[in-house]
Amino acid sequence: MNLVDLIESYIMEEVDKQENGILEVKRCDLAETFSCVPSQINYVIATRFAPEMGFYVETRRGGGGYIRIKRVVSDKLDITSDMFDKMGDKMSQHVGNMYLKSLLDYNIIDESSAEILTIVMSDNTLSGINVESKEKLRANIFKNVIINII
Amino acid sequence: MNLVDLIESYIMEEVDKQENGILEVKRCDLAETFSCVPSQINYVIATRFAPEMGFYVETRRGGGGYIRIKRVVSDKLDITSDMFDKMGDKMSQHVGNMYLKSLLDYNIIDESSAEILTIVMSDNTLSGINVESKEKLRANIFKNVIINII
DNA sequence: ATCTTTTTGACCTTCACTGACCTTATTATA
DNA sequence: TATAATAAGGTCAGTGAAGGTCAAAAAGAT
Repeated sequence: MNLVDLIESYIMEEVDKQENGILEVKRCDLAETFSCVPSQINYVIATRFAPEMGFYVETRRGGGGYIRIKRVVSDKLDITSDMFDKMGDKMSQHVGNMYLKSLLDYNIIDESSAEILTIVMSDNTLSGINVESKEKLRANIFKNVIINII
Repeated sequence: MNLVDLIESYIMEEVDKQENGILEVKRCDLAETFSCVPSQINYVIATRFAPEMGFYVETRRGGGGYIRIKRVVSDKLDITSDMFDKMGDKMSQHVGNMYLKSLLDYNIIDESSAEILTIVMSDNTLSGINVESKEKLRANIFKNVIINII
């Protein structure tokens, strides 16, 4: 078994132990536990705890820093996960709006959330960034917000 | 929990206890209470009780000196225009969160909008962009959304 | 043999905290 | 009334404690 799999299942278990579904760890502690370099933890999180899998990750640097991993519980997860997978890691404004519309139709998000996201994801708001990064950014914003409000 | 967080919540509570909303303390007393160096108090005030958060801080040196922390109550309409004036074209995550918190406090935006914006403007969500552009982007997002939803 | 995934390490940024040194106001005293 | 002592608070650079990034090396898969 790979290190990445070991760490993955360890984190999974720990998250499930928390009754609020939120695990807070120190990256260096985890790294120490598995005697690996700290950046290995980033790899695990990036590949195994992405919004596509129903997780939301939040971190903080500096003294007292942490990595916080939240398992999302919602009956709408299968719909959004599917959507995220199909979407890939880039998204145009147009496609984004279509996704928003279908989330609205399914009553997965409400009108005011959709409105905010429309503004946030507009080309206009996301100006000053090259197209490539902009599309990635849009997908990223979309996934992270949606996973949190479903 | 960090010392900053402890001191922050202590001050918050004390301010709320005062019926005029004004707390007057001696920096050295506070430092003693938390067994830290006095300049730590300055750090807390600079990072947690800045004008962006809706506080006004006044100090006096010399014998009988003090630090006076006041919660500013201003008109709803003034809040946003003040914010826009002070903001400039760049914004850190920290400052962004402070603005959001104060918009929430004044009921200018609701909880769910604040939550969405917190996620959108987080360093994590806005990953893959260099610091300079990220800060500009954040300011841009903030302005665009706020103008459109209030 | 080539392509993909995992693992590592060097270097970077952010945040919290401290201490030495500076400025200002009050009070005691020559 | 000057002046010295004392009692505040202010500044800023430096240290340490986190986490982030990215590219290269290693290991697996096809």
